[in-house]
Amino acid sequence: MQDLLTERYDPALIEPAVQAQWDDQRTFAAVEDPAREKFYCLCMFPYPSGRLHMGHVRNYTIGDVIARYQRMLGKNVLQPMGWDAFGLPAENAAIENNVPPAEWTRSNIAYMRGQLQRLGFAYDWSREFATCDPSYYRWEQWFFSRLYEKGLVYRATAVVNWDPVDQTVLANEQVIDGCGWRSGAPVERREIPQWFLRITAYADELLDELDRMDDWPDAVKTMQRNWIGRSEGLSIRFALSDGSGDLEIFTTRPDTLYGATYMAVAPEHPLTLQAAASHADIAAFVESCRHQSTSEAVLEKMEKQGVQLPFTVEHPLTGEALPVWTANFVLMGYGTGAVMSVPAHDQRDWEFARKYQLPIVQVVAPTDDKGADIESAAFTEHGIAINSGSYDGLDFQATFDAIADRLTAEGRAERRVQYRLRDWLVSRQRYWGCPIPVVYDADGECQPESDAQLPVVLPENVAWEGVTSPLKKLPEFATTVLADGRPGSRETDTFDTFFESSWYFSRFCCSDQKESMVDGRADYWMPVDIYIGGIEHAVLHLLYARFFHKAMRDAGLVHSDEPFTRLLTQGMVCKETYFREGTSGRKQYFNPADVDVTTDEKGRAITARLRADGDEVTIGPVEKMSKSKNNGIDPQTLIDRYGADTVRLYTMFAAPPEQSLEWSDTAVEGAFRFLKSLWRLTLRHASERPQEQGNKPLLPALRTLRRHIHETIAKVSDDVSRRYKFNTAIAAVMELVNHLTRAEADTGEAWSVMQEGLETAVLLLAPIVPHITQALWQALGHDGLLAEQTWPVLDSAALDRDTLELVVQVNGKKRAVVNVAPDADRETCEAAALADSNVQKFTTDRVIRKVIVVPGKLVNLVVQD
RNA sequence: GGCGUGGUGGCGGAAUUGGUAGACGCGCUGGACUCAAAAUCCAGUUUCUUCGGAAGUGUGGGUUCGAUUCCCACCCACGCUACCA
Repeated sequence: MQDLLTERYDPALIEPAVQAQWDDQRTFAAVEDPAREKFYCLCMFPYPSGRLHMGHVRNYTIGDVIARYQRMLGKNVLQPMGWDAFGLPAENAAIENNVPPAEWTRSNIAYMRGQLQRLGFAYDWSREFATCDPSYYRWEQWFFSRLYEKGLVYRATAVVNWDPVDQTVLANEQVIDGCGWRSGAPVERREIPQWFLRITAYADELLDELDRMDDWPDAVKTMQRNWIGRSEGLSIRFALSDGSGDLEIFTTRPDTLYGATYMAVAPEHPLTLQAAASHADIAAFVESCRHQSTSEAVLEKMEKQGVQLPFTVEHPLTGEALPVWTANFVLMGYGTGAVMSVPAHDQRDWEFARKYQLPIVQVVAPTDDKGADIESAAFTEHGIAINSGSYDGLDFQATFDAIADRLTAEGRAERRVQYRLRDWLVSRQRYWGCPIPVVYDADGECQPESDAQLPVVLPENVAWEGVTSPLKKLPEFATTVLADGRPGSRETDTFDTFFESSWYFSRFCCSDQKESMVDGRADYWMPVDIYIGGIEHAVLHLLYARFFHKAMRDAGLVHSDEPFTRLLTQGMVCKETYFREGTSGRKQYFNPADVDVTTDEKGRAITARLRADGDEVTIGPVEKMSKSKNNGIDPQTLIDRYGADTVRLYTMFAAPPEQSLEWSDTAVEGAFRFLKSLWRLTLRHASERPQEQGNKPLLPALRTLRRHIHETIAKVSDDVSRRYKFNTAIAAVMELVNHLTRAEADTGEAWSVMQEGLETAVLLLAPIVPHITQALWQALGHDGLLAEQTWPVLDSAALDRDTLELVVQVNGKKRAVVNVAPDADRETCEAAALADSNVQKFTTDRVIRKVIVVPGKLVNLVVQD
């Protein structure tokens, strides 16, 4: 290392040398120690797609900065890394390149692991695993059986996208404009039996706990609340007029019951289907709805349509006969697939009633005197009951309760809580996933595979023909012998990959455990203290993981209610786009690396030309880096050119973690420049070590420099620990380095303050740029690892000032800055302000009506014009 | 439509509890060094200006001695979600 401390900053030599020191000393291996406070820092593990992208770099750098900072505070830190290794892209690669998914995945992991190591992240690699390892997924198979025993697993039919040409089930993202992505054939909807997890059993807890999760972003909590979508209402049975049964509906507005003028049921509702059997027009409508629902784009502007059904129901309060319609806006999947329509107070019902000339009866009046214009739109707010018999004059809650109580007493209704949340469909008709551990006997009766038979191993050396899952064609997998000796067959569906990512954080605590899913080490490390990842996982992954953790808790496996104490959601990494528009209007995008941009004298982009042909390309908006926009910057190229520290520094400096980050190549250059100048400054200083360090009292200039040093410690500590604002932390260190650069180091005392300043800068930057700071730490005369050092301690005495700058305003406008003693009283401040010549220009010959003194900050003189 | 986030120089961003708007960095302009280039260093850089100042944080109001910050109304952008009864 010592021979690397030359005039030239060469990250390509320094970084591997420092990483070798960490590896030799197993610096980041985490060991459970009940005597020490733990800190579990986790980033969402990556899908091994091939190469790291800039989003990964940003995510993992944020996590690494936090983990390394917590280490320096003395905490026992666990920061693991692994691979979310099952998933569709591996199958696609297999089809395209004829490589088995396992092989493709494992070689990607090997490459990406190398990239992560090159970036110098402080991971405990001894805990690494991939979710496609049987030693990992066997335990989720085992846990599936526990959930099955508890009744939290069930089998039911569900609709899938079926490609009639390829004879396979398609994932939603494989359906493009209603057609199969490979075959181009129109996708059909098929109902097949699939496995579900009863997440709805935990709906209330998942919802209620959000109120106590103070360290989660409000945005994410709101999204989860909306997703769970709890609503309280009344389930009411309307009697069919012919006495053949009831039509059950769910409403959150029983207070509008008197305004119900018709009923609307879904096209798939049994009563609709029953009527369709004997009425051609209804059957035709049902058929047209079936086709409409496939394309979501059409749904957006779809007009409300319906057909009247050949029967009526009885209004439970008035006894009036109400017509029943089937309508395309009523969803079979929510509530009972039927609604009571109150056109005066529901916009959809209003539009439908208008179109088909159904009566609109107002039964709620607004509480203010604005009135409600039922002619132009529905009045959907709560108000006072009118036209509602004996309930007139009651407010929303009173009407709700009175009607609910009456109908409940009459046996026509029950209060009910309805969720938008559906049970979690975990079956995937895919090969590259964890086999669902279920076996069937000859009659199709199913049971979970016995624990002794686990894991049900996914065969990895499979011949891939066409596009369908090879599992179904593998007799050695698909056939088996049941526990009682009878012949049986295996489930060939695999788990949704969210299944694996729902508990990997617990497994990291004890990934070498062969006898159980988790052990007592999970009690030491869990819950995760901070979880960092993209906002795109706000609902699905983070909700499934919360549910799974609670299910594991109830099985006695873990002992916390929530898996993630704090959540930090990072913003997207964005970049300008460049494109040309073809004659068909289709855009062809060019990578920023292949485009030259010219600017005017203000630095505004004027034109962009493709380097290959020199012709102009259009400068498009700044968008999230993506394959489709071809605006990705390859991190590896930057690491090769500038080193890991520069890439880490720039990603932390360009924007705060939660905001989107606009990538700028020239600003990366600036980050590199800063590291180079810190390097030069430190080495020059180290070479000037004086014989005598000096112990005279510090001159004012040096006291000021020391104050800057300790102000920086205060600022950076707050930014990193409380605010998670690494951009301003870095800016503060840059400012300190600017001060140090300008300082004269001509005495022993000056050298010592400089030494303190540089040591401080190195320590404060250590979590962000760990390689260069390690080298500089040695240049400053220290042995050993910077990673084992403690965070700098603030010397609050160093913050004391001789004088304070006080801003003087006249009528709120800044007119002067005057110096006063830090403990100056009001009168002194006021006098100093009035004595300033520039202030006097605005105060002479005018009456000072009021003086506001904010101690230590400013004086505002309010004068009469 | 609903929910959420945001709107500040040429650009990324800063201003943490209502108290100096534009920290830090990029870019740009000028200069030094150099045969030259790169690298490096120095100075300047919100706009307008009669060089006194004036205006200025999406728009329009309000509260306040004082508002990027709080309140009301609106506009725009992005994200998620979507006929949820």
